[in-house]
Amino acid sequence: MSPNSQRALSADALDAEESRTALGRRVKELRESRGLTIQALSDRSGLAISTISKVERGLMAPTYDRFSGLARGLGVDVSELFSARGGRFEPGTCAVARMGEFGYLETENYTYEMLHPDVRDKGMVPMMGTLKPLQQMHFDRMVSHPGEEFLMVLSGRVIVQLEGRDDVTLNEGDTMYFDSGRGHLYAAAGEEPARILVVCTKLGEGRPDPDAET
Amino acid sequence: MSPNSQRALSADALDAEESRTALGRRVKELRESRGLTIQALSDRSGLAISTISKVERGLMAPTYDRFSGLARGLGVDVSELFSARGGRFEPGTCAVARMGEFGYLETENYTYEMLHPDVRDKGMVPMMGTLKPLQQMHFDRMVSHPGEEFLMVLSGRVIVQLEGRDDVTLNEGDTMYFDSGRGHLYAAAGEEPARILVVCTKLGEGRPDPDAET
DNA sequence: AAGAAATTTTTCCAATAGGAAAATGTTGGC
DNA sequence: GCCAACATTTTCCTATTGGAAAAATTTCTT
Repeated sequence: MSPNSQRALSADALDAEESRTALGRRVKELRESRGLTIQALSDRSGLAISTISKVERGLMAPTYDRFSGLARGLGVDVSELFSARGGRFEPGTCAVARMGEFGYLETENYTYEMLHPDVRDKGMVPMMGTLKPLQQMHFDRMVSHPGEEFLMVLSGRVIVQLEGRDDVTLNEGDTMYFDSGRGHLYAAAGEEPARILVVCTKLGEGRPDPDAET
Repeated sequence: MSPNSQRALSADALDAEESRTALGRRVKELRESRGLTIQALSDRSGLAISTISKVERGLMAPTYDRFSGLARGLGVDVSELFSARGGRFEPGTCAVARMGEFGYLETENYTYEMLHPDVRDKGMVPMMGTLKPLQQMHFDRMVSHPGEEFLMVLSGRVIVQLEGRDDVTLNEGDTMYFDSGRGHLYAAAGEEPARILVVCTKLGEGRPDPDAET
């Protein structure tokens, strides 16, 4: 096709390259911090010397199996290696601000009231929200996040869309419990807005990013 | 030691293959639990359809960059993909409870309606209950169980006794979040009965036992 | 039952991972 | 400076990854 497609690097390609070099920096940093030579790390991890050299300079993306060996050789968990950026699922959907007794979690279509923002590191995250009719909302794609979710309709009627399933309509007092890793979204059924209570399991299940310094 | 190590497949090689197939199982399970087709996952993750197919069947070990895309497409953290952490309620579960369809949990003073008794091994346990006035109840001791508890008053007024604290009175719509390891009791405040929603964290919270599979 | 539509597997091939060994740097001692 | 010992990078090659598209399979319609 287009011969000059060499330099027209796609965004994907750029991302991939950037993430490779980031990985390389991390590996090198970890290795040196442990006072290991590439040789020594080679012995520990089972990877060839040349392979490690290439990985560190971002010239190569290790495969799944090598990757775990590398982590073992460095004495860290795989998530440490993957990691600078933790388990964010939808960048931008998660802004929390204090306001009165509630914090607010704003997403494109919902405004949730965080029920106990002052309690840090809860095992469950309870929220309350008001839903607009489906017609007034616009979704690009469904929301999903690791964990489980409980939903109760406090007033009105709610339509729930679950990826790969038929829509479910819930009436006042009805509840639902599901795997929140599956894409989902809520809206009011009919013309009237609806009010719901949602309880999620804690988001950062595996604790990859301990940013709490206090 | 022996120079002719031609057919002596190393333990490493076997491990690699086994870990690949294990990875494949995990990916497939997660994908199906989310109601995604390979096609859909392909769109989300940016991997080719054929690649995903091969990974799921253990024919291929994805590289670092593909791997992270795959995790993002599935909506899980990379560490989730690396090792099957046991337990979990059935991935992809979705359960709806209509008003009036409950199981019952009878205790001396309460009658709770268990909201999703059919979903086993949940991370949260939601219940609904009706409380009688304090005078009509008789307690030997407070209830306590490891974990956390969320309470919401659906109607009426509720008095909460927490071990080592002053009583708290909650009005309709109020909520409370506390360590359920501390002894606690609920009752209706005043003459009228009250209706509440309670969500507890899973009882056996302690150790999510690691790879219990083998 | 047959055909259509959707989903998964195969096939084929270009691009890349990854190892062995040679080449290149780097740091010492004399 | 020259020479060793060690550390890292390059080279060269084979095995594997990963994508596009065709083939096979399953699922849905009529």
